[in-house]
Amino acid sequence: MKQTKTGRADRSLSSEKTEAILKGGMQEFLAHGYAATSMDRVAIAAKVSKATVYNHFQDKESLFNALIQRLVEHKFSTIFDGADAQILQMPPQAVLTEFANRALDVGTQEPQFLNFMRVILGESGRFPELARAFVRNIEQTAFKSLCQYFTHCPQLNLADPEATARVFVGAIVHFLIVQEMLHGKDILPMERDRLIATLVNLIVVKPTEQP
Amino acid sequence: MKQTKTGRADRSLSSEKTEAILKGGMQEFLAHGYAATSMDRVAIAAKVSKATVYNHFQDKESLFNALIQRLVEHKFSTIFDGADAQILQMPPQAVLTEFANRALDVGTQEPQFLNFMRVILGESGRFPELARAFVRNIEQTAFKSLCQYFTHCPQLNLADPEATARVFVGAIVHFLIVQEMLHGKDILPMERDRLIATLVNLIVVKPTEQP
DNA sequence: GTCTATAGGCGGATAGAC
DNA sequence: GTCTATCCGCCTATAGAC
Repeated sequence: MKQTKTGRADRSLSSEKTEAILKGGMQEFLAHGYAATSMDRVAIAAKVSKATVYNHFQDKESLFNALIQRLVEHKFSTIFDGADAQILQMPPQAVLTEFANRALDVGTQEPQFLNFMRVILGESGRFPELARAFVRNIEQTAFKSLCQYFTHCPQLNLADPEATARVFVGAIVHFLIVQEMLHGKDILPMERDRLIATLVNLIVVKPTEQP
Repeated sequence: MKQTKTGRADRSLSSEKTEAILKGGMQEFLAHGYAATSMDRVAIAAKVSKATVYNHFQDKESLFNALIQRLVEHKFSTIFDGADAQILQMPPQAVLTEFANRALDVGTQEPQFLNFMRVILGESGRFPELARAFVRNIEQTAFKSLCQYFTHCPQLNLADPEATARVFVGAIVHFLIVQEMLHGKDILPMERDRLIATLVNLIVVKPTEQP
């Protein structure tokens, strides 16, 4: 395998250009989706010629796959990650509230994440493997992290921690989708704190009957 | 306004052709999304010439808007609707279970609904008004219906019925998105009944402390 | 109102100079 | 490896016959 200027052996072509193309591709694909993005505009955004793009990636589909794969595995992989060890020492109510708040801060922390999710959802028919990669790296991360907490936290005696984790993540992600992605804020107004408080209460308040 | 063969005065051109074009457009747009759909293929699917398509709709965007608007307002508007009056007499546990099951039956009842939702989500950046129409006609329908039940059902003494309804709908819709739209069944297996039972239990089992 | 035929442009992808 | 220039097909949209 060829060696490049930057000394990295894991790519056979100039890493700088590859990075520029991926960055330009991210800008264009996340803004317009797969079909509405042209390789001309990717090249312009990357400040290289179109031929250079095709020197680094076999075709449009390859570039898209490589780009989304990288976003799924690196840039956004920890976006729904659990809280720090420090926070985990607090009472469950606080831990879960913090977890939910972190997840919903995504809009401000990673401004491109909403577009990223839009593309994943929109292209999940044409690119099922990218959708699965999203589930494995992002949905599953959030889910497993919560699930572990639900299982090991002594105060919470949940009958089904796994299913409860799904409910939790579902409520949060769906809230994000309706309010932000689908522009539903003005139609179905709901303060974030109110949703989180209700969701957390449903889980931490002990039921009277335990079969 | 001109009168057509079918006697309907609400359209100035042949209703039969209009219907055919909308049907063909639905097939193509729901399968491939906005950008990847060509007017040629819409014309072929509708079994008319491309010029006829342009006689009935100003351009591609107009056709797409008209089509989605109709799907949102008619074909899919009641898809997350509440249960019958008969079911509402049953105990809350049964009512909520039935509601959740109906929503998740969508996949089999309206096979195109998943594609429809994919397109709405995928195009919510380029067509924000269609996304809002989806929220108003579909998300809000499910939400209001549940909300009314939560508010008026005497057994359930929920602190915040509105927020609870959001949690409920969110858990169901997100389950649908991950398992079906994102092909997550094999990665994060979870039986539908298990999720529903857990979700319903979180809501109907009375908390010990009521502030 | 509906068709066939076509204009005009932009798309993905490549040839060949350097 | 990167560029400029170009191929060629498919795209949206329209002209004009009937």
